[in-house]
Amino acid sequence: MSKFDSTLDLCFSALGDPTRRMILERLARSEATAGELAEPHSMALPSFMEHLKKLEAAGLITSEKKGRTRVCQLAPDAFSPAKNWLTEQSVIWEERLDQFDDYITNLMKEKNK
Amino acid sequence: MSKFDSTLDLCFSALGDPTRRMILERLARSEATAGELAEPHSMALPSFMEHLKKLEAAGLITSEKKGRTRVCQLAPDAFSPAKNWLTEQSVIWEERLDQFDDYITNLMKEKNK
DNA sequence: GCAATACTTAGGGATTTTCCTAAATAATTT
DNA sequence: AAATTATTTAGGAAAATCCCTAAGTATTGC
Repeated sequence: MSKFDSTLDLCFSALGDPTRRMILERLARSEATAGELAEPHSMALPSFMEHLKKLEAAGLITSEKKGRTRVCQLAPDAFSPAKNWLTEQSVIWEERLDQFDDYITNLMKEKNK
Repeated sequence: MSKFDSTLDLCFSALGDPTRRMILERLARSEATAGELAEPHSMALPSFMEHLKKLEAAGLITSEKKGRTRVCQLAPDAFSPAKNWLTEQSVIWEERLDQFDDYITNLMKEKNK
């Protein structure tokens, strides 16, 4: 992805990978070091660390170096941007109340024929 | 992505692109043809149609050929899988009640030092 | 100090993604 | 029937993604 991605781009893209969702599911339970997080994934460490980087770039996790370990946590309100966007769209969709807008739209289309 | 992606993989990945989110935002308001949807995007039609394909593969929209047009709609419950996953994680996170789990985890780690 | 541990950096390869142009097809409209 | 409209198919280039190995660097335990 390009250098000019919005939070939502980064956030949703990060969530689109199963390895990264597993990491988040793990971190929802408690903080953990990079090594602990990597364990269940049969993947070379450098590859795995890239996933952590993407999660952090998306604002989904934070991490801090403690001694030789890197401790990761779920970011506070990590999921808010994504949830808010989804909720907004759902609300707009539901406000259409039985496709009333479509009814009007179609009516007007018929008129212009 | 591979041929064996889960709904969540496809769904979140589809949402990770601004063009595709714009399409969904448009469709939350009313159904539209491929051409109508493409208009605001300065992009060759074949490129644009690929975005529609991804949204449909992710179960976010449905489409139907009507005459020479392809009419697209938001899929019913399009956002449920994504919203559900996000909500589940938020719940688990919030259940930790002021980092109580972390407190225990850290206590045990200290013990094992 | 020396070895072990926990990453981190560097570089590279296969696949996927995101865009393009050109040409084909299918359904109106004239 | 011929032209126009609305895609659709085919093929391809550039960049991003996701994985790897090999070789650092920094911290900790002996």
